[in-house]
Amino acid sequence: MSPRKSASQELTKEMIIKEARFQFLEKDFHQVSMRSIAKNLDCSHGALYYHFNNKAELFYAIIEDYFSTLNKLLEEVVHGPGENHEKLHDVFLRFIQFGLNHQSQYELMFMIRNTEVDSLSQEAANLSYQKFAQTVQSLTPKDLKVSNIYSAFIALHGFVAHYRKYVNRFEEAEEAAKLHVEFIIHALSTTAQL
Amino acid sequence: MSPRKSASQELTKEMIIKEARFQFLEKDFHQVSMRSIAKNLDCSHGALYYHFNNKAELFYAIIEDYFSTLNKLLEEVVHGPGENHEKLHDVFLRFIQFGLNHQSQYELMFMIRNTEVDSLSQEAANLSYQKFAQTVQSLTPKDLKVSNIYSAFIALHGFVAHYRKYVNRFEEAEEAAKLHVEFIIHALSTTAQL
DNA sequence: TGTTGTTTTGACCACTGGTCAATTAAAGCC
DNA sequence: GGCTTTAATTGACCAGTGGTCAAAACAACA
Repeated sequence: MSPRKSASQELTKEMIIKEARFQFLEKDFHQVSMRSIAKNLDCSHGALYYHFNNKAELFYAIIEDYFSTLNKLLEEVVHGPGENHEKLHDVFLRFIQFGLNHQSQYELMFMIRNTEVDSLSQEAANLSYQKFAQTVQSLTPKDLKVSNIYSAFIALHGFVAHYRKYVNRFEEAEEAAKLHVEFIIHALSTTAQL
Repeated sequence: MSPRKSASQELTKEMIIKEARFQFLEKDFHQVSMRSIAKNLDCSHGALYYHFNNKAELFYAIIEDYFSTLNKLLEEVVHGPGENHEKLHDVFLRFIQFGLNHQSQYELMFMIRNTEVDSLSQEAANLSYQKFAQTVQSLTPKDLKVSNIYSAFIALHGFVAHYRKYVNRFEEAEEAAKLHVEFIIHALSTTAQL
């Protein structure tokens, strides 16, 4: 009966992303549907497919931002005040904090497998890891083995992947997080130099 | 037209589990549908709901076995030959091996969140972790901090959760796994006693 | 005014988990 | 044997999903 909105209420990529991001705060990838997004934007779900080829593409657009948010977070710590040892502690803790306070985003960034989301997302994740690795090395006096930095990353990832089942916000797991970070840093700081 | 099968081809819980487990080898929880299971069993998908209240219940029935499989695996190592230090190494490696060679099972056992699968599964996971913790302590000369054992577990979990994105079988990640296990054991063996 | 291009609609597809009245086989009983 | 009860199965149905696409309606420009 009434295809096409009047100019004043035309759909934009930004509007869609905004709404998707909003719903994404409370639900995860599988729970946020194209239809629910369309509903809140007062348009048909078909219209979304004019702006994005598929759901994964839409959500990747969101995720991109989050990678740079994470990267900025790490950089902030590095260039901030304090001793290197404490900064390292902080970097680890903030990574966990990010993961637990942006669970559905973290899921898409680091947990969803190849096929489900773009391979672009994979690349972004790799870049993000490299950033992490550089950061860790730059905050450590010794030359760390690459494999040990990787292990540290994986151990952090494990914390997020595990606690997201039980906890909704970082604060609820803060004590455990500190202990875990302590554990990782201890491991790093006592491993043999390259 | 023809409700109820003749006795020879009546459905049993076991048949359903068998088929589900079979499909579960190649696909994950979200990809294996009640209908695809029913199709291969030559019955309607409605019939499955006579034997299981819902999909989660069916898959929990599968997962139960896998928890005991994992537990047995760990026990085997403990009661097997060799030095404690090597056994510990082996336990860690086997945990990873289990995770990467039974990915969809592992997902259900340790990664899917509260609401999606039964809370029964949560309990089973906790029990499994306790078993793990006991095992680790029994293979270690020192009194380990509880939090450190937990960190070790989380670090292992992180490895599985991470590599499952890139790898289909343990063998493809074996070298990396060994390095990671080395890292964890180093951390454990140099932490302060309680 | 007409024509061209862009955006939106809504019907449609094939799928999902789940429900349930109706039907039929088997089992128990006389 | 028949007669009744009970257990299992069907298939239509529901509400939902991601995705497609011809048709319609608006915008912009000639």
